[in-house]
Amino acid sequence: MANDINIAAICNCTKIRRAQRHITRLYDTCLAESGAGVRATQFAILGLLKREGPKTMMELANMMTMDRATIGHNLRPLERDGLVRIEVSQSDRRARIVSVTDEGKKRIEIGRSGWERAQTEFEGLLGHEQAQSMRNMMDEVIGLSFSIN
Amino acid sequence: MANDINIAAICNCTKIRRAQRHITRLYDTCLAESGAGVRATQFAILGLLKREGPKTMMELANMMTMDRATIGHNLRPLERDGLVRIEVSQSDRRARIVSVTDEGKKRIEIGRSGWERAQTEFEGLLGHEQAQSMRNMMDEVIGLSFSIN
DNA sequence: ATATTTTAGTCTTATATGCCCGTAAAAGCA
DNA sequence: TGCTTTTACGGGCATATAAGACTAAAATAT
Repeated sequence: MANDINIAAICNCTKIRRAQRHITRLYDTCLAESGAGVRATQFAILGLLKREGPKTMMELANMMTMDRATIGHNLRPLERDGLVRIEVSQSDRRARIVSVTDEGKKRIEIGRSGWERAQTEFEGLLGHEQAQSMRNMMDEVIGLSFSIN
Repeated sequence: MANDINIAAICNCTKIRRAQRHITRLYDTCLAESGAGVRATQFAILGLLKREGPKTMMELANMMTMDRATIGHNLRPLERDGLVRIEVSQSDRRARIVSVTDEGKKRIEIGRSGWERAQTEFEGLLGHEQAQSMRNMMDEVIGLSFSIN
């Protein structure tokens, strides 16, 4: 059966997914405690829009390494709660321009303390250099151009 | 505003989530091409059950670094398709014993080629040593005991 | 200028993830 | 023994993720 190899132990996908779940629970918990009312991904999207300015959905999807449909779904609760604004682009009526609202910016500030607590907790346990090393490695992974797709 | 720091660039959670999405797309695509009819997480659960034998949901949740409710949700499609069996434990009627069926084992074999293609593609681009290093780092992350929760 | 192709986003469907609450059973305690 | 607490799951809810089909609009080709 050649089933001696322990796939779970060497599968890069399984490993990173497990680690991602663990980290996300930490950040989501801290963000929830801060009272920002946003999850990790939402916090990331809002922060990106605040820093980089309005972006189309495609641009957001690329910047977040996310499917365009996923961005659309993720934006819906944010739009419903008034944290982002979505408008038809004037220069290309197919595109939608997404921008963070004042309320969205407020939420970022509220959530920042929670994010910092999670970030501090994580790096305190793993070590700053190890964390930096991990982020660099993640950047490399994100940059890989797979032959499929 | 102290908004000069680029949260997206230093947030460990955002980075690992982005990388996870990228990797998962590769593995899911290859698994789909193999015709196994299972996704990355399902493949991991089936493989774990095949290798380690029947497990309770709690055990599965711990081994997968997953919420126990999540395991329950993830098992539903597998049970529906006859890839796993879920029975009440005789020694503890609260617990459910999950085991992989013959059909489930068959799916693993079918999917193995897809998994290997993804694994080869990933490690070919990132490098075997880098991949090993990444998995070790993920193991460290998984092992962290956060003070919250 | 018209026809074709490509691109941006939506809608549907399905899995993935985890919280909270409730139920039932086991474990611990008085 | 009987009461309380803990534990294992299920149900409901909400967000997260992406493939596939579809629509509309822009870009390109003829």
